[in-house]
Amino acid sequence: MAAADLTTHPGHLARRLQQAHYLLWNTMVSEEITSPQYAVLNTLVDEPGLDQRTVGERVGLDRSTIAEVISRLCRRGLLDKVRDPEDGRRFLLRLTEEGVRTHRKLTVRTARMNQVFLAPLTAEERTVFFDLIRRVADAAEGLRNPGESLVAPG
Amino acid sequence: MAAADLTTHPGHLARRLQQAHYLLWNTMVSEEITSPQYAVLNTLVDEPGLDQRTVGERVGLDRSTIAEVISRLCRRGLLDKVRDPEDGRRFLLRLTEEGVRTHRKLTVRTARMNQVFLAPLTAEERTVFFDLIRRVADAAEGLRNPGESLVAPG
DNA sequence: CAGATTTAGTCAGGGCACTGAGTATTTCCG
DNA sequence: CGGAAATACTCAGTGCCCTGACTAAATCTG
Repeated sequence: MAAADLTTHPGHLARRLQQAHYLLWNTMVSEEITSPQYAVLNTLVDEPGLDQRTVGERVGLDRSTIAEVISRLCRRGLLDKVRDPEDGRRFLLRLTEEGVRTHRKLTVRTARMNQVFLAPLTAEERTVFFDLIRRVADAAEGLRNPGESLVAPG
Repeated sequence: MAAADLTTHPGHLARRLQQAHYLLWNTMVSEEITSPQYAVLNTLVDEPGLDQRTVGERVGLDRSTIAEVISRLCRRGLLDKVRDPEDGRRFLLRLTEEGVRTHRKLTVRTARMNQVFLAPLTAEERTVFFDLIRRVADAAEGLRNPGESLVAPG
């Protein structure tokens, strides 16, 4: 059997896209704070006091990964983690002063980086780009939680 | 500063897209062989006898990562790795019988998976989807190798 | 109220992805 | 020919990402 053409394989393209982004992030945004870490900071700026699981849900990380990311952010002093007095299973998360400052700084740099990253596309193409990726990703995620937004069966 | 809207951040979308793909791959293609591993098999079907570095270049993996992936494929008996008699630095890579069989099997399943993954898009949208991602990824990779396809400076 | 179930988080294990440092081999050039 | 530079690969270290098995706490139900 002949080899497949990977340039028409969405998985391969997605991986290449993510790697390209990773490298640009490293040079233009931060070598310390990663993109997923920034996503967590960004979520907690908007909604302080969320628990781990919910933050993971917001940024799209599973329980194990979000635990690692949060532990790194705590170690760096960007995040505080305290037991929820009303539910002993949960930890409540909140940015420190330093965490807020870091988020502010990275938000500016990230905007600059996105300009460079998306430079090959026109404004209309960018809209389409976001729309297509979002639709594919949403649909695939939907396959994992069957019946989530459906009426009860039977 | 207000939180940024991550749904317009290409890096965040790329990560979500890749994760969605990862999960679908696991359920529809293989729990043993990963997508990057398949990409390596696919490359060697077409060009047997390539060395590690070149395979890495073809599929978009750096020297360290490709070494790990290849070592796993060897361990599974899908790949043979022998010193190049003409250049003692290189290893020549070649699929085993089993490797060819595995590639054949996964090619069929991957095609099925891609259909499901891309189901939310029309045929024209898929073309645009590939084109936009490829252009962004290519441009970002180009930023790393400045002057690669340029005339010699000054 | 007690036991079953659900939920939040941890831990071990496997794989992907990068950098920086180091080894061995080849090549280039004086 | 012999030393410098380039090349192929390895290794250690960090971080992301998932699953499956586990613990502890809350909730649901008889």
